Amino acid sequence: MAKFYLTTAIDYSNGEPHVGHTVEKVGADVIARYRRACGDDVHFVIGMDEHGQKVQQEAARQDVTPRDWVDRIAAAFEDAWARLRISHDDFIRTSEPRHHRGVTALMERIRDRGDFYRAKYEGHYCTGCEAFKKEEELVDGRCPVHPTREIEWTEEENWFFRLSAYRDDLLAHIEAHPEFVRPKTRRNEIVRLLEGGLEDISASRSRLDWGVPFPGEPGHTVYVWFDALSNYITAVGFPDGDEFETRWPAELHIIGKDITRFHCVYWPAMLMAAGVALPHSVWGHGFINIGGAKLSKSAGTVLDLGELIERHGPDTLRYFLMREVPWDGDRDFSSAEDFIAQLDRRYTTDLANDLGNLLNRVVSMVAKYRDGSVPAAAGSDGPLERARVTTLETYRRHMDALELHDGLGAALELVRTANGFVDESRPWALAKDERAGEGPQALDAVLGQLVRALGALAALLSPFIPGKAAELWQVLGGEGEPPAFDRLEDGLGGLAAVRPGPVLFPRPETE
RNA sequence: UGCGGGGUGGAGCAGUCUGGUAGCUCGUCGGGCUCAUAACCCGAAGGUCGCGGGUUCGAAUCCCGCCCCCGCUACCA
Repeated sequence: MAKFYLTTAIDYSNGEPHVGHTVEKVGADVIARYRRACGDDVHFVIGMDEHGQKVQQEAARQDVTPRDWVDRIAAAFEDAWARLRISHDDFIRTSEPRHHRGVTALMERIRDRGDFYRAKYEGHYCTGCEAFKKEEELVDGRCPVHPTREIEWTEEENWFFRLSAYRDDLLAHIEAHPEFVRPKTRRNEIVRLLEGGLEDISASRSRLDWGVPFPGEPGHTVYVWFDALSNYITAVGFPDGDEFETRWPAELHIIGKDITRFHCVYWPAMLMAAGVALPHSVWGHGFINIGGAKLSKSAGTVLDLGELIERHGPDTLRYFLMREVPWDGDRDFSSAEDFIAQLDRRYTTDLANDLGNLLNRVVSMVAKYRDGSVPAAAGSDGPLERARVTTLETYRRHMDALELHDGLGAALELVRTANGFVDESRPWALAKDERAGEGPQALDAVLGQLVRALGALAALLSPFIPGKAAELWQVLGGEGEPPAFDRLEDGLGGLAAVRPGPVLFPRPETE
């Protein structure tokens, strides 16, 4: 059984979860569920990034302690993930003792190997951004983002990390392991960045106390990226847990494309500096845009996550995000209203009209013409059977390559093929022929193929819409969850009598 | 400024690497079917493939130039 340690970026605790956060978690969950169906030993970790000044400030604004604030936000995220059926095995929070312990150990290890040094950092500091600004970034001597605030000339002595020393090793690593940064366009960006040369980065902060204390340097905390990125190893017990030995290195980090730099440059350099193995691969996914821009506050209020989940159920939102947003790129919706219109459209056309109706018509026919069950292997050499086998291959090829939207597309194509097959083979006419004295083989073959195609669809769709896929499987006469891929044929052969029930995806008008 | 991505029928996209009748989903219109959630199936209309030049028998696809949109350009995460 191949191990598969999978992570997502940990979400920053400066606000409530919104639909932008969900693409990444749902996509990662699809991968986790798919790998489990392939028989892998999956360990799936998500979590929260809870340190940093923004968190401290937001807590102060709400007149609560940082601890109370992050607890509240973490609960909101965990609730959202539960409602979306995210199947993570662990939820790491950077304010946890296990994380502090691991970060401390990592920093000590890098320090002992000699890649930290003290240096003075000085420049124009914007208290709004909590960041140093370059001279040329300022407008009229002020930060363009926070023009009402004074810019302060500030100097502080910090610990720095010798990132620049790792440029050649990083380039060599990416060269030797092209799958380290995916998709390809992200890799090109990182290679260009590396070719342009690296500057050293801060490893500590002296003006912030909501964080992990920097070892041996009272008053300093660990710079947030060293803190945040470490979650991937502290979640599996770094430095000394047994789990660390068996789980690490991770197979796959799923992240937003905006933070590939941190995951494909800083993170591997940190690990190299500490003498820890590098993760196998990083995947930078794209984003939902509204009107050509990132999700804004106003769009966020229209696209309330809770309402989106409720609208047609969690599986439908999962389906929509995976179908509509390419896993390797962006998807632009012209407005928040358009987003909802497209969600409704996908629900009605793909799930209700195509898949739900297919199931309904097949189950009705099996019940009506065959009293609920068809002979196990009927029609095993038919055209739909061949389409089913081809679909499974196409699906797995795409899923293995993390082309999730294409994997899903392959499944939906089988739905359309099956609907066409019904019309072409005219089972209602075959039933009439039987009443006129023909043998049962022809109709058995048609219905058998349809039942098995739907059973296969339950398995293929299970990573995307786990709840509805299980219902689908059970309506077809299966028990429990759809089978894993290596047991799919047996599972399909063992389908007993159909169990007609309420429609799987009711059309909104008839709800 | 530099780097990267994009500009294809009403909408959203694929095709560009490996030139050769422009494809898919949705929408619109027409037809078919009756097993089904007024669902399903078939067909049709609709495109100067951002603009200009070039290479070629032939370019959305290759080369040169230009225009527009988006992201990144390094310590917010």
